[in-house]
Amino acid sequence: MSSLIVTDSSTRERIAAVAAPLFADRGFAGVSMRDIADAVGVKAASLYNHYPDKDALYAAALEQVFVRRAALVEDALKSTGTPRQRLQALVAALVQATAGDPIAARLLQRELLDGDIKRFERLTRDVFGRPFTHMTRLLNELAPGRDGAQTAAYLSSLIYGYCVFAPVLPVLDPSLTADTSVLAEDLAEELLGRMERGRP
Amino acid sequence: MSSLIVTDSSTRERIAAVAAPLFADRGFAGVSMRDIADAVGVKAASLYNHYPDKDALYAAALEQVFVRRAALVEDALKSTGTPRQRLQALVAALVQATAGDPIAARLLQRELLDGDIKRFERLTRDVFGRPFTHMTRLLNELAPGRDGAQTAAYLSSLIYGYCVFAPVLPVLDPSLTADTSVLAEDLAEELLGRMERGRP
DNA sequence: GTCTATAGCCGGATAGAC
DNA sequence: GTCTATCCGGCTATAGAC
Repeated sequence: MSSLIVTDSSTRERIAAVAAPLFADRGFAGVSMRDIADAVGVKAASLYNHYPDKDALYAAALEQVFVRRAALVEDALKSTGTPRQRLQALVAALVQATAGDPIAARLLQRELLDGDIKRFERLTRDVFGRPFTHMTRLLNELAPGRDGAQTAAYLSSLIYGYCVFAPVLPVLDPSLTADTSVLAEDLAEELLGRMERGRP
Repeated sequence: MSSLIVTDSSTRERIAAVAAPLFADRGFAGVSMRDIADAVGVKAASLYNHYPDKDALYAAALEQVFVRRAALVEDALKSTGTPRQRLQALVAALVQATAGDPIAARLLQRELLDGDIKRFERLTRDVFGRPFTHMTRLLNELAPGRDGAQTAAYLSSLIYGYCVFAPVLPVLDPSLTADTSVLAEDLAEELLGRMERGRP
């Protein structure tokens, strides 16, 4: 897997990078400016030389994480091959971007709960819109008789929900694991196989 | 739908009932004891006559909401008919308990993010364990060649994920609605129909 | 651009009258 | 069991020296 690491030369970027996992873990209200400053290695007052207030710092951390996530998924949109192969690549990328980046996943969960509508709509359009419409198009190619957008909604919901639930599955049934690697394979085999048989 | 309303005669229960939607909306850290007291119509200090501290009040609110939710789903476990009909009833009840009770859904989301492991494992076993094993058993009856527990995990994840995503779907594609009523029907038609055809 | 110091506010929790 | 009054700590944000 290719990981595009932006050199965080400037202090401003480093602050956001350090703050992101803290916000992901404990939420906006659960992280103080002192906490962030301690993690960065400066005093709290210094943060205000880079961000006007805590909200702006949080927004920057969010932006940084989701731009990174979007770049990961964007690679999968360029994949070639049959529609089925391209859909598989997209699903695998989405699983990886969700299960393999817990910081992004937790920040998304928190935004779904607490984000104001304006910021969230922007996030939805800029970060999740492209892969979603791409998936819709591929599904429409694979199964023209089916509502691609609705199926994409189910598929995305399943990926998201499963990644959120995965850690607690072993508690529900000892035969289940928190592993999400089965997800992409199962989805490819079951759902996509079903698509190709072309039943409406 | 039958709604079992417990007469909240005692002040203690009323406090938890009033606090639950506040915690659901703004989270534990986002709600102060003064906020709750205002909503109840007493002074903050009075709350401490009923609960030793804020954590205990939160736990009581959580308990009340999830016991109510569990009772709703428990009814569906008593349904009779073919395995397919019983699974349909269970799925419909889970959708209703998630989409139709946003307070419980949001509190669950928050527990998945912030709940300490001990409390969450208890919640999982006491509230979600029974419907889950019930679903697993029904799926094993319907499709013996398939891993019932794993399928139940996918099914539960899809229901949860879709209910969480539903409000933002219209932003992703204008043809989609925030309505979750299609979910139970689609699941019944697609997934269960597929089960019965008995492909492993 | 970082520091120390501090203002100003709001939070959980307690004491004690009624 | 509810009230008023209050303690004490942590929070965001600012002022001003270096």
